[in-house]
Amino acid sequence: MAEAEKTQPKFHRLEADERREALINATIRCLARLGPRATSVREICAEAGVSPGLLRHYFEGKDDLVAQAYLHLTSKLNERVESFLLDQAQPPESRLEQLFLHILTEEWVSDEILGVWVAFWSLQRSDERLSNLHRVYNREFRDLIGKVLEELAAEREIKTNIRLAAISLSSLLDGLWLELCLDPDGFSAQEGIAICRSWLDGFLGRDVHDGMRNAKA
Amino acid sequence: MAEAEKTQPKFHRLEADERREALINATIRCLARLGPRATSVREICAEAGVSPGLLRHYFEGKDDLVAQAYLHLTSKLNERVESFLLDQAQPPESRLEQLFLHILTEEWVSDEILGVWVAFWSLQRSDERLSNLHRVYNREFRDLIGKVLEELAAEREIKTNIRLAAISLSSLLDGLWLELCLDPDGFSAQEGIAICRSWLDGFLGRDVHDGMRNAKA
DNA sequence: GTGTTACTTATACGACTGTAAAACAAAACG
DNA sequence: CGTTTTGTTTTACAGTCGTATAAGTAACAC
Repeated sequence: MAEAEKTQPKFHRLEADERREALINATIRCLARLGPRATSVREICAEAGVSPGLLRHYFEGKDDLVAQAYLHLTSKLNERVESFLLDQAQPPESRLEQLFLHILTEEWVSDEILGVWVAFWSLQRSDERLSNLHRVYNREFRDLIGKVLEELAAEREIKTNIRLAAISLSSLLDGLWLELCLDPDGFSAQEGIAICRSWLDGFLGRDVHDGMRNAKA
Repeated sequence: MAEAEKTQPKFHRLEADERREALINATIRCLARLGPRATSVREICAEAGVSPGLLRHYFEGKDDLVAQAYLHLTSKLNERVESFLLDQAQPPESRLEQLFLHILTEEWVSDEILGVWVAFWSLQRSDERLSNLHRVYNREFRDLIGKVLEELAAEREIKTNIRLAAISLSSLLDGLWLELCLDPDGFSAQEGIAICRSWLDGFLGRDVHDGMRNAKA
């Protein structure tokens, strides 16, 4: 019990925004490491290095925290997607190429993202506000894709149903992303990207099979 | 306390298979109605009309029961899909049409299926056997699609990568199904089917946009 | 140095969790 | 009818859950 040791503070305070973000990141890590079931209030707070009671000072409860984690990640995704999808400096086709790479590459195909998504889907049914949250994010994403497709269709004088085309591409991306997360050995990210390119070939009136034939695993 | 009432038995016995299936169906209903979190052992057994202890006489535990429910549904799906996807009496194209209808229609787009799927995905990370289960089912489904596409490619002399094409179509179906479950007002089942038809148009070398333009909501 | 603020911890509570094991009762067999 | 078998219930337990509340203490103002 030397007095020198007593000078170390038992905890240090953080600003509200910092603490909130720390708890959100801890939640994401816990969901990735333990899954939705074992991610308890105590586990999250231990991961964040704080005591269990603190969670309720910054969030309505555990479910709210999970929802905020989902919101945090979707916002980040949509921001980044928007930043290079609406970048007029590049041709639309290579902007979409960047999108494919971003969604089907390790950064986004991860236990962290899948964990939060599955946990959110579990909660979505119970709470109508969460359904709205998902709807808003999802349509935002779809509309971003729609805008690029519209540019593309306009400059090449393609007559189509932009809304359905956007739904098609976003669903294809979602499906590829999910299958890649659930079974990483089913196909490679490169093959997923080749599939997306092929979709784009069809949209632009090119042969759908040209790019598929010599896609590397 | 009339003696006549005492003649009613307090419970009736079932054969092992029947009781197992009753518990599986109860699990599916609970997951649909309450979500994965609130679906407890007691809730499942109450739904099945039996006492809580009975679950452990037929299953290793709650998680095992959920996995069996997933297995039950995936087997049913793949059986039905196989029955009309490999039906040589019909042309390949209309067999695929049936597939689109089956996957994107109310029977398969339901809280019951989504509930079991999300619950299973939550468990998948923890248990490697469950990952294998998912892989087997998923590749079975993909291979079935691949066989039809192969027939189609052969008879029309289309040179392509069948494996990637099958991954593409199955991912598109998965994505459309999931988005339809999570946000039923985002687009209609008819629009989803139109999107799948358009994919098939591309595969067959036809114009991708023809069918999209006048798809009804 | 003292007082105030509010962020953080510590502790506790009631409810619910999944599971184990013993008691029971219905059906099958003798 | 008596006995055995076994599907089913009942009860109990140890553990964990999310949350509420009070005590504590670091940081800031003065």
